[in-house]
Order: sequence, then C-alpha cells, then structure tokens
Amino acid sequence: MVFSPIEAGKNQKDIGNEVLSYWNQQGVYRTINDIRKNGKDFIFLEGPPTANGVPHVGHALTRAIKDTVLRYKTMMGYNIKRRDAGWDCHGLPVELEAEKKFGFKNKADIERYGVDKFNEYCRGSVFKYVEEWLEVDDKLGFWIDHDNAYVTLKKDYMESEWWALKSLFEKGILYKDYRISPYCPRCGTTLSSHELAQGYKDTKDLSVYAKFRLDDGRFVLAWTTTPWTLPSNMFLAVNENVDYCEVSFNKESYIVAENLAKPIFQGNFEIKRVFKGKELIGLKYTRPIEFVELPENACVIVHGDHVTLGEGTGIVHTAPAFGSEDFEIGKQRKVKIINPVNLQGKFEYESMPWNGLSVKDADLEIVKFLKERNMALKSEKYEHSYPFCYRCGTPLLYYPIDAWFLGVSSFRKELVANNEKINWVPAHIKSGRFGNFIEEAKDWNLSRNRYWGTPLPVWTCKNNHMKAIGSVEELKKLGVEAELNDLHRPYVDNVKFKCDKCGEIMEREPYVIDTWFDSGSATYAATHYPFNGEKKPDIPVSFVTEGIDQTRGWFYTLHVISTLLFGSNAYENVFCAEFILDSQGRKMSKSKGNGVLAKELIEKYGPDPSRLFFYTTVPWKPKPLVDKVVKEAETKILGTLLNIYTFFASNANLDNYDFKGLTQSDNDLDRWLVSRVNTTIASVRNSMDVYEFSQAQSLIGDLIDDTSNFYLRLSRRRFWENSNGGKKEDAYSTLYFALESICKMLAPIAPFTTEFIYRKLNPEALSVHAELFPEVSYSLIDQNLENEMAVSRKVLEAVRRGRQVASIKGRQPLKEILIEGSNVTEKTLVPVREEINCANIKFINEAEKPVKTYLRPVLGKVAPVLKEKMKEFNNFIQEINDSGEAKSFSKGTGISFEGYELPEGSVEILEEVSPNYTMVCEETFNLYINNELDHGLEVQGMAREIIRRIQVMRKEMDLPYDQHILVQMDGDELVKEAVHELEKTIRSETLSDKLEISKTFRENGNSISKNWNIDGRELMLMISKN
RNA sequence: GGGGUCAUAGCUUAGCAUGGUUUGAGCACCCGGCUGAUAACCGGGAGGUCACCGGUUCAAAUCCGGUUGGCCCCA
Repeated sequence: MVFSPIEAGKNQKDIGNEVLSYWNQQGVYRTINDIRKNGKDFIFLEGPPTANGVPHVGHALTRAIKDTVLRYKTMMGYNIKRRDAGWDCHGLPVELEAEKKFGFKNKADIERYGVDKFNEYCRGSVFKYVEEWLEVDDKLGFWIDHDNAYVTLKKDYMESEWWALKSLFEKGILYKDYRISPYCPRCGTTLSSHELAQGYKDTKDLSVYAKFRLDDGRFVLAWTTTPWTLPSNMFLAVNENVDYCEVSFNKESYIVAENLAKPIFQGNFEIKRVFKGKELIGLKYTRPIEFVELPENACVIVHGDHVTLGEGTGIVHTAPAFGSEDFEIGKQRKVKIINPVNLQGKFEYESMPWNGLSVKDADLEIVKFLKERNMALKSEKYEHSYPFCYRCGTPLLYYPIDAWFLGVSSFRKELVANNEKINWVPAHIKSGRFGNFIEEAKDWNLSRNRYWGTPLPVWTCKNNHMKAIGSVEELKKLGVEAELNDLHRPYVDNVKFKCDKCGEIMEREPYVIDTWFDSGSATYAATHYPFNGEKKPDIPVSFVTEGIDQTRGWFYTLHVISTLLFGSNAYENVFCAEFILDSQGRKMSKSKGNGVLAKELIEKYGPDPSRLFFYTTVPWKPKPLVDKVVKEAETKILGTLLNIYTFFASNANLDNYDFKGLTQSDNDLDRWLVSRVNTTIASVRNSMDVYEFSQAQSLIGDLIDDTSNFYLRLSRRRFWENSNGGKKEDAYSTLYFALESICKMLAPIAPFTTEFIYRKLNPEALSVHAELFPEVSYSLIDQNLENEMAVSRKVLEAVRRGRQVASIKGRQPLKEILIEGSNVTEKTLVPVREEINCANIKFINEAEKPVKTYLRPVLGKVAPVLKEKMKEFNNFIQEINDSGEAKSFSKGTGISFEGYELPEGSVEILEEVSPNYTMVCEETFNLYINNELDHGLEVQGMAREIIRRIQVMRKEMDLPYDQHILVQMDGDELVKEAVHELEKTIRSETLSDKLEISKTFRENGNSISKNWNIDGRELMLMISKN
C-alpha cells in the first residue's frame, strides 16, 4: 500500500478542516456511538450555556475538557450516555436584555407592552448566537449531540421541574415566608444568595454616627452606612460581653465600645467609666428621627451576637424592616414591622419629609436633617463593598417581602455527606470553597416577581389553602379548560380552579422561579423524568465540568436539588477549570477589550493547538494566553509527530512496506522504543483516569521527542540501507507501532491531527476514535533496557561535550576514546556508536586513566621540618614526578626522605589529565577523548564533509531521495585524497554514479554548483541529475 | 473581616504528599555542533536570596508557624 504523503505547507487549520469534513460526511460520530452501545455507561451532563452571548476562550477550554474526557472514555470502551447539548433559557439577564431593547424602565412598561409579547421576544433572543456555539463546537471537535439538546424553556423540561417542585412542596421543603430578602427595586424582584454574590462592588456611601438619647440625657452612638434606614430604627443592639465606655466629648456624654472610642472621637475626649455591655441592656432611648409610628416594645437596647468591634461604634442600629438580623430581633420581641419604603424603593409615608424620594437619594437629606438638629456626631464618605443587582447594577435593598424558599439549610448534613461521595478536581475545592459553602447553606430564595421563567406551580385561594401542581395532566384532571401548550406566563396565569378544601377559586402564585433551578434540574428534567417512564433518574451522573465560577453556581444547584429531591449526589466526578487570562496575565473583560473569542482562538491556531494549549499547564490554574506557548505546543508535539510520519511514509513507500503486526526485533533501539511506548501507555492511562490531562500530554510529548530525536536519529540509516532484509522490516514495524500508539494515546487531546495520521497509517479504518485505548503489553517492557539506553545517551552526550572542548566537530572521526566506569559496556555503545563516530573505543580501569599523577609538597607542613633541605626535597619530588612513580603513592601514607619520616599529609597527590586527552566527567563514568588526529582520520573527516555538502546541494535542488546524480569537483590535496581513498563511500552515500575531479565544470542545464570553505580549505562542487 | 489558592531564571513552569549531592526543563539571548524528515535537534554559556521571617532536623524549595504580595470566593 501507499502511505499518502502530507502536502507541503499544510497547516493545523487545514488539517482541522480536512478531518472535520471527513467526520461530517461519514457521520463518524454516530457510528462510533453505535459501536459502543453495549459498553458500560459513562453518564455525561452538559452544563447549559445561554446562547444570547458568544462563546469565548473560557468556553472553549471547558468544552475541550469535556470532549477529551468523552473521547477517552469512548476509547476505554464506555457507552457515553447523555452526550447531549443543553441550553439555559430563562432568567433575569434575558429579560434585562429585552428591556434594554425595548427601552423599558420598569415592570409596568412590560405589562403595558404585554407579557405574552415580551416573553415571545425573550424566547427568540436566547438563541441569538446559537449558530456561533454550534460552529465553535464543530470546529473545536467537541463531539456533542446538538440534535437532542435539552432546552430549559421546553414544556417537557418545565413539567419535570413542576413535578420536582410539587414533591418538594408536599414534603414541606418548598415554603412561603415573609422575611428580609435582597431586593432589586428596579427589577422589582428578590434575588437568591448566589445571584447576590455576583453583584458585590466596592462603593462609597455616606455613613453617619447618629445620636440616640437615653432617658438620663446621655447619648448612645450608632453608626450606619444606610442612613435611609434610620427613620425605621426600632432597637439598638450591643454585645453584652464587650467593654463599653462613657465618654465626655464637647460637653456631652456618649456611650461607645471602649476599643472604638479613639477612632471615633479622635480629638479631646475623656473616658469616664468602663463597663460591660450587659449594663446597657433593657435601657430605653429616644429615636433621632421620629416620623415613623412607634410600635409597642420598641426603642430598647438589646443584645446581639452579631455585634462586633470591627468598625462603627459597637452599637448597632437595628431596623427590623431592612436587615435580616434586625428582622429576627423584631420577631423575637414581637414588634410590628413598619415599612415606609415601597416596592419601587421610594419612601411612601405621608408624614415624612422624604416622601416620594428614592431611599438612596434620601441618604444625604436624612444626614442633613440629623445635623441640623445636632443628632449626628459626624458623617463621612465610607468605602465598602455592597451588593448591586448583578444585571442592572441598581443597589439592592434588604427588604421585607413574601417569597418562596427551598429549605436548604435544614439539609446541611445531607449536603455534606453527599459531597463526600464526589471526586473533585482539583481536590481542594471539595473541603475548601465548596465544602465551606454547603456547611453554611442558606435557604434558597426561589421566587422571582418576574415574567420570563418557569412559573411557580403553586395555586392559592383566598383562605390561604395551597396546592402544588406537578404535571400538565394534573391540571387537566382539575377540569382546566384552556389547552396548555406553553407553560409560560401569561398563559399559565389564566389557569384557575376550585379549591378542594373550601371551593374558592384558586389562582397561581404570581412568581416565576430562579433560573438556576432550571439548570440545576438538568439531571432529571433534561430527560423528562419521571414522565419518560424510567424508574430512576440518571443520578449521579459520572462527570461534569465547568469553570470554577460554577462551584457555587451550577455545581451547587445540581448538588442541592439532587440532595433534596433524590437524597443523592448529582455527579461523581467534577472538574473545575480556571480562567484563561490575556497575554499579560490580566483577567479578560469586556470593558478592557482584551477578551478573546473561542472562534478567534481556533481560527488563529487551529483546533488541536488550541486544545494542547489548554493542557500546557494544569487547567485548574489561571493561564495566560501567550502566543508563543500555543505555537510551541504545536511545533513540539504536532509538528514533530507529523514529521515522524512524513519520514516513515516517504521511506516506507520507497520500500513498498506494509505493516503486518509488530515484529520481534533483536535490535536494542527497536526493543527500547517498544518498551518506551508501553511504559508511556501505562502512565498515560493512569493520568487520564484521574483527569490529569496535562500530565498525559507531557508524557506523550516526551515519547514523541524520544521517537524523533533519539530513536529515529540513530536508526535513520537502517531505513535507507538497501537489502537489509528482515532487520529493516523490524525498523519499519517498530516505527509504525510507535506512531499508531501515539496517535491513539493523543487522540482524546488532539483529535484532528491524530485522526489525520491514523487514517494515513490505516486507510481502511473508520477513525482513531473508534479504536480502543492502547493496552499495556507488560511483556514488552524491559526496564533494564530503558536504563541502559539512558546510559547510552549519557555517553553520547559526554562525547559531544568533549568534542566541543577539544574543538573537534562531530563529522571528524576520533582517534580514540577511553571510558572508565562499570555501567558502560560494549552493549550500551551499540546504538550510539555511529553517532559517536570513533572506531576505537576502549574500556579502561582506574589505573589506566590517561592522567599524570604528581606530588606537591605541602609547604606549611614540610618546610618547618626540612628547612634548608627544602631545595633538595623539591628535586627529590621532581624526580618522582618525572619518573612516573607518583602513581604508586596513595593517600594516607607518609614519605621518607634522607632519614626524615614525613607524616601523612606532607605531600598532596594530584592528577592532571594528559594533554593529549580531554576528560569528560559523568555521574557514573569518566570519558577521555584523544585530541590527536592523524592524516587518515582527517581524510575520513573530509570525506564526510564532502558527503554533507553534496547532500545539502541535493536538497537545494529538491531532488527525490532516490535520484541518482553526477558530481564534478575540485579542491585542495586533502579533498583529492578523500575522493581518491573513499570514492565508493561518497558515491553510495550520495547516490552519485560518477565522481569526477576537474578544474572546469561542464554545465548540463540541470545542475547547480557551489564553492565551499571547510575550515579554510576550498571545495568546489557541481552536481547534476543523471 | 473570613475561607481558598498561588509565589522557583526575563517569560512559561517541573520538583513539594514520602526532606538527602550543585533546584530541573522549555522559550528568548550568546557561542559551537548535527542534519536525505524536522521552523526540529544536540553541546556549552549566561541567568535563581526557591517571596520574606522564624521553627523542627545532622540536613528544608519540600514539613510546621508567622509575615508580605497576587488571584479567586464569601460577608
């Protein structure tokens, strides 16, 4: 067969496109899926993106990881279940974009426009960029099924959620409560804690130290960054265990925490008395702002555990309407909650001067009001981090309101226990970021007073009876007439039925649910469980991966829902990918304009280099996108691999080679490479099994490097020699085996290039991705041989180093090399002999080292003893040195001289390498290169130079490997001698039919000529085709 | 304020769970070499306070405590 060559100039993008069109035309993905149908299940779950934005490099990263895992598991024989795409469709972000589009300012605008039309727009907008996503998945080689994608806005999906919500409602886990929630006055809805988390920003607010008068005229000082809550003050909270003090300042008496007095008063103040907070508890006070009606039991100092001395005064202003701890205190004390702020975030309280003003605007007015009445000690701008609406940017209010909650906090134990069953990569997330979070899980505010979302399926009547509906069928049974093809608002809002308890009309609670519940329901809702007739949902799935930001996002909601609903963990393995940074190591962001789209990356470098880049270092550390790094991954791994193939193919084709299985070679290099391949398979499998793709990539990279730069470099000649019979077959077979194995191992990481090469090696095969991952043949692993080969390499390196020191180039044969060291043997030299280029290698023992041993008197010791005899002693030593007797001295012996017995240490025994040799020291051996060259060696060296120059010129003429040529040449005596003595060698090495020395060259139109200078010697060459 | 994580050459990093010669690579730079595949490769040079301080130990990049700085998350 013919191994098809790789066209010159073909780049990674071309390879990507070529392979892609093969896959798509042949339906390779589907066929492979079918092949694995009977394998053990590996259940995947795609984290659904919202397609109203374009995919960026971070998405490409997680999609590459997903694909690598799925391809690997496929090659391991698994049947990949639920290899389906998914789309997240609902939510505030989508609505907000729609509002912007229409120029809406608030909910009233939406209702005027019509909820049906508004939602219709949302429905369309969430797929705005779906084509871009499909394209990126395709180009990146992410094999995922888009035809069977789950879509959270579909009726089936929502119905499954209804089923879940009903079941949670009936277990009492889903409940309605009036409490303080983060609330966006612009969007008119409450938010959940994970939405809240996304919106914290540093901001400067006006803070004020407000004075609260005790009955005895002293002031208690409380500090707040939300002056607008002061009119609603009902309590002051102190910590009964903290030290407080009474301070005299500006002729007035203040009470603050002792530790904070200094920063508050700064100037002239005097501490009169220090006492425990306990003393303050129960004291009554008068509010500085008294418009809001004063309910019973209010205006009293209470204890609060949350009171700390971090900042402020150690006394916390408490407004039960606007803080959750405040609210709890109000509840305990049975104080009626009075809320002077309406749902638009404006004061709505007639008697108040700020009536109609939005609370943030009222801050300044309220501080002014206090100052004018001398009820504020001071006010200042204060920078702190405060939550804003994560989409529209409005500062959030903590606000008392009805909302529906999932009672997550009472499942903390189960959440923690289920987390124990999960394998996190990297491991520290498990007990760190994620573990900490679930240990303190809060109840999940599920309801949104919005439009575009899955409607909350709970109906109430005016007697407060509640009923949750868990399916469309159920509604039908209740005699609902309207045909419900769409479960969205406003259609579902029209559904009304009679209460089975009191007969009153039941209407739906007007909420939609948090869109995070949608995506977190993917484990069961994507398959329309339980309506799909299956007994069990696919829980836990085998594997999920997303960016690390999903730790408290999707990973969390999956975990919570699965735990609450099924009592199980949602996934067995979870991989957290970090962010890709820009080339400077900065976070990519829209505002900086340094973001890179997935498409841009793939188009610039090609799919495989992009994927390799993701694994150049572990994906769970932030990684800057540096051009050089991507390019290097490409040339080092893919470039070298392609070159190995090119070498193999061009030679195999000349020889008409066909692979018929791995032969049992007796060549050490062959056996070594086969062993190396197998040890690599073993370690790559280990790495891939624990999601260590970077390690796998680096191991495969090393193997590719060894194959190319060690094995091939030293074996090249075997592929060229004519009539080498079985031995040549061994070389081909070994190289083919290595190439094929590398392709399979690398396939999950770089699916295009490996497919490209694999199908050239096996034109009959469907795909490398249809193959099983290589198994380790332990019988072919020869650890001794691998160790020996490491020594061979060391010897070769040592020779190269020595040549450099001795200024003898590699082409020049050496006269002699001496090796001292027991682990270098004749056998270890075999593979590298030719490269060493020395016919005369000897093994020597310690005594045979080409070193001169000589003695040197230690003057400090000898001179004081011998004094005036020193001169004679020096001569004595000199004689010993000259005669070579110094060798017989050994450390630790003394020396006798004219009756003196000089003790140990009187002379140093030194060694000097003989000037004819260059010594190279290695850890386990020493090597001596004879620097001398004789004429014969120089002639041989020159012959090599001539051969080399002819080869360069052949290449310049771009001649085929088997093209025969004619050579005319001229040069100095050495050149002529070389030609004379080694003509046969030169001719056979260069496929020259004729080698002619001539002063003048005859052109024949198809020839090139060149003058060379070789270390000062002239060489004129002309070659032409024959 | 709390939690996580990181800090090794100009850049990207390995080594750290199990302490042990002189912290190892790649890129870039300089010098030399090799080359019927290779923009590849090989040898050498220059470049390190292993962030800082302390402790344990015969011995610390590695273990322990603290500090500083970066990033992420939370309040």
